[in-house]
This record gives sequence, C-alpha cells and structure tokens, in this order.
Amino acid sequence: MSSGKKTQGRQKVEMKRMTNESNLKTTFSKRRSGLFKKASELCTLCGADVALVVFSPGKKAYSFGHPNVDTVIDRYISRVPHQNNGTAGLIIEARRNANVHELNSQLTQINNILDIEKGRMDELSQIHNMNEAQYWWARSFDGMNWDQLEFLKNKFENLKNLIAQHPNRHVIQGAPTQTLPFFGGNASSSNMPLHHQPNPNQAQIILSEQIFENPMLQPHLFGFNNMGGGGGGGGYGPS
Amino acid sequence: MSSGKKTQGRQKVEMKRMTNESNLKTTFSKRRSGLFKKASELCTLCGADVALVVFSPGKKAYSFGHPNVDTVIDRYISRVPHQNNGTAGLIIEARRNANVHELNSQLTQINNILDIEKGRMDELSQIHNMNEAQYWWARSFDGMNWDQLEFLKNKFENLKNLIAQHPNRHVIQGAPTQTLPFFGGNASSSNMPLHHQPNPNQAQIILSEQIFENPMLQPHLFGFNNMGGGGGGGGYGPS
DNA sequence: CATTCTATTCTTAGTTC
DNA sequence: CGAACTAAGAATAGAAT
Repeated sequence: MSSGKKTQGRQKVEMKRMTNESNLKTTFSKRRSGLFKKASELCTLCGADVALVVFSPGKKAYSFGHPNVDTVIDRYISRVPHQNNGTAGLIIEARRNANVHELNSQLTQINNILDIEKGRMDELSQIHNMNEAQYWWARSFDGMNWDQLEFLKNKFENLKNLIAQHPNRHVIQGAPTQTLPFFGGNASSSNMPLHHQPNPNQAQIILSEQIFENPMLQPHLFGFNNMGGGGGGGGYGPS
Repeated sequence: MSSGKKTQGRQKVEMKRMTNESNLKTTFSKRRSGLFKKASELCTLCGADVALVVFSPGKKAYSFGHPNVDTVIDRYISRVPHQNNGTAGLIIEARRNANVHELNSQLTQINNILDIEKGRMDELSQIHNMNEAQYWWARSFDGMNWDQLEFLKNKFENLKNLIAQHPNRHVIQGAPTQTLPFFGGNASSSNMPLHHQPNPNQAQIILSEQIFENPMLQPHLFGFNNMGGGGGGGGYGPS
C-alpha cells in the first residue's frame, strides 16, 4: 500500500472557530453528542444534577437535564443567599450592580481565556513568579466576595421589590423546548431532527434577553480574543 | 518486577453511581472540569451558545455559560410561544423574580467557577504578559468601567419598565424534559467511605437551596444508564 | 445529514508525591 | 488533600458510506 493507513486518524485541531462550515456542523454534532454524554455520565457516576442547554450556531436548541432542565434551572436561579442587611453605601450601588453583570460575563470569558491560555502555557511551560501575585485577581474575587456580595444582595432585593410592586408582570413561559434525544455510545437510535421554527412571538418573549444581552459590552467583553490566544467567544454576532 | 508498569493506568469504570465517596469527589471534580472544558470548546469551535449548570452531590452549584448562563437560559425558557394564560399564576411570580434572583445567584456562580478555575489558574495566572491591556477584565474589578456601568443601569431600567408594562402572562412548566438512554458497562471497584464537609460559608449559601428542594428525599431515579424509567417527577415548584 | 471506520489525540482512573 | 504521573480507555478529526 502506498500509504498503509486508511485514514490519518484524529488530527489536532486549533481551538478557534472552525472556518469550514461543513466540518463545523459535523463537529458540532459530534461534540454536542459527546458533551451530553459526559454530562449524563457525571450525573450517573456522581449523582450530580445537571442542566445543559446548547444553541447550535443555527439557533437550534438542545438540552439535557437531570432530573430535568427546569428543575435544575429553577434551583439555580432561585438560590438566594442568606438575607442580611449590608452596610450602607447606596451611593455606589449602581456601580456594584454593574459589577455583578460584569462579573458574570467576565466569568465566561475567563473560562475561555483560561482554557486558551492553558494550552499556550503548556507549550511555553514557563514558570515565573509563583508568588501569591499570581492569584491577585483571584483574590480580588474572593475578597469582594461576601463583603460586596451582601451589599449587592440588598441592592437587588430593593430592585425586586420595586418590580414586585408593579401590578403587571412580565413573563416568560416555558414550554416545550426541544428535547434532544441524544443517545450515547454505540446503541442505535433513530434520528430525530429537532424542529427549528422561528417563533413570531419571540419578540415579545425575548424582552429580557434583549435587555441582558448588551451589545455595548460585547466589543469589550470579547475583546480578549485578540490577545493572541485565538479567543473563545470571538465574533459572536448576536442580532 | 512483577509488573514493569508504574500504574495500571486508567481503568474502565462501571457507569453507575460510585460507591466510594472519596473517589466520587475526585471523579466529580475531574469530570466536572472536563465537562466545562468540553462545553467551552464547543462554544469556541462551533460558535454555539451554552448554559451549563451543575449541582454537585454536595449541593454546590457550578455553572458555565456563553455568552453567559442567564442569557442562554432566558432564551431557552422563552422559546416556544406556548401561551397559557390563566394557569399557573404562581409560577409566573417565581419566574418574574427569576431575573432578580439571578443576580443574586450570579454572585455565587462567580465564587464557584472561580473555585473551579483556581486550579487552572495556577498555571495561567502567571500569565507573563499580564498587561493591563489584555486583562482589562481583571482590572475592572478595581477600576470601574463607567461606560458599562451606565449601560447596565439602563438595562435594569428597561427591564423594570418592560416588566411593569407587560400585561401578558405566560407560564413556565409543561416542558417534559428528556431522559436519555444509556448503555452501561460492568466492572467493579473497591471503595472506602469517607466524609467531606463543605465550607461553612458555602453552607450558608446553599441553605435556601436545601429548603427549596431536597434531592435526598428523592428516589434514585436517573434514567440514564439504567433505563428511562421514571422521570424526574421529583419536587418542583416554589413552595 | 447521521453513522461508521481508523488512527490519533484527549481524558482520566489509579497511584504516587 | 491536591498536584503530578502513568497508562489505558474515550473521544473524535477526517474520510467514506
């Protein structure tokens, strides 16, 4: 045989948005499947509860949950840290609020960055100042943690009350989401193309999404990708 | 010399709840980390949006989201225009507060992820080129970004108004979640019981969580590897 | 498009430090 | 304990079906 090998086998792939749309779709499908399997295994093996929602680049939704998505999500969003009245300082509350959302977004970015950087680090294998300096930012999280957290909580409590006072309510509903019948391993399964239909009511329902999705912050938040690592969230062009 | 190998290397593990609590914790930690990484890679590679929430058997919450958890969850929950006014009104209430609660939970989320990543950070934090330019996000904790702050403020403002003006009510719920079938394996491993005590601080956080739902009371109804029996009909709903 | 089939890379169970 | 290591099991890129 000229080649001896039938295929090249798995090849290393650069961690950046795939350029080949065709491969991308295949990869998405495979990896999504693998991700769900991993999530499932975590549940089974460790008795963990998991909620996983994935939107394909084509906006299709896939989800997995144990016991089920709603329950976990509900638990997640309902968790309310102990109550308590923080100190005072409503003056900078706005700033604090910003911080919360900021943190949330940044958190995601951090995750990506870490992953990206990790890979690079591996190659570089450089170890410089292993001082506590390396955790300076980490500590900044911890530091502000309870102190500011409580502060924020109160702040949010106020906001909640404000909202609660309004006669009308917002809403969201929830409904039949596309349930992905993913299978794992080598068991055979029938295909079950998910239904992807543009919902006309989206506009009304999505309000909260539009609110929270801040395009303004995007450029900044995602700017990390230009730091050379390739960038995770890179060109995300929502709306 | 009985064995020229230093270790046995990875061994196949039976896909069922681990009995050895000690190993379980280690496994949970490792696999959770791997799961988050996979999720992250899916985002980066395919430009997918993902929301992943994991509750450890110890009730600690971990999450990952791209662009961020709330955005994806919101989209997930909001999809499907299944109108249903006149039904579970209470649920709406809970949902309405979701956004507010979300803000609170984010605080914890930050903590959790931070915790998770700390390990990796170890290698990354020393990021030699830690120029302020690249790590604006880290810096932003100390120095505030008023642009973002202001934008955020507006978002809240809008949210409040939207909620106040929206006369419609929808209901969440009614979304049968999926249970996926899995294949199991077989093997066994010895185990040794061991205890673990969560941090006092964390305990406080999850307090409300436990009140809300007590997984411990629920039967072991996974449905993954075993089968699809019983769904997670467990407790649901705010009080 | 979803699977299947290799050949590789990646993940991680077990063990050690 | 958690980080580090080792080696076997898993996941999967690429190609083909």
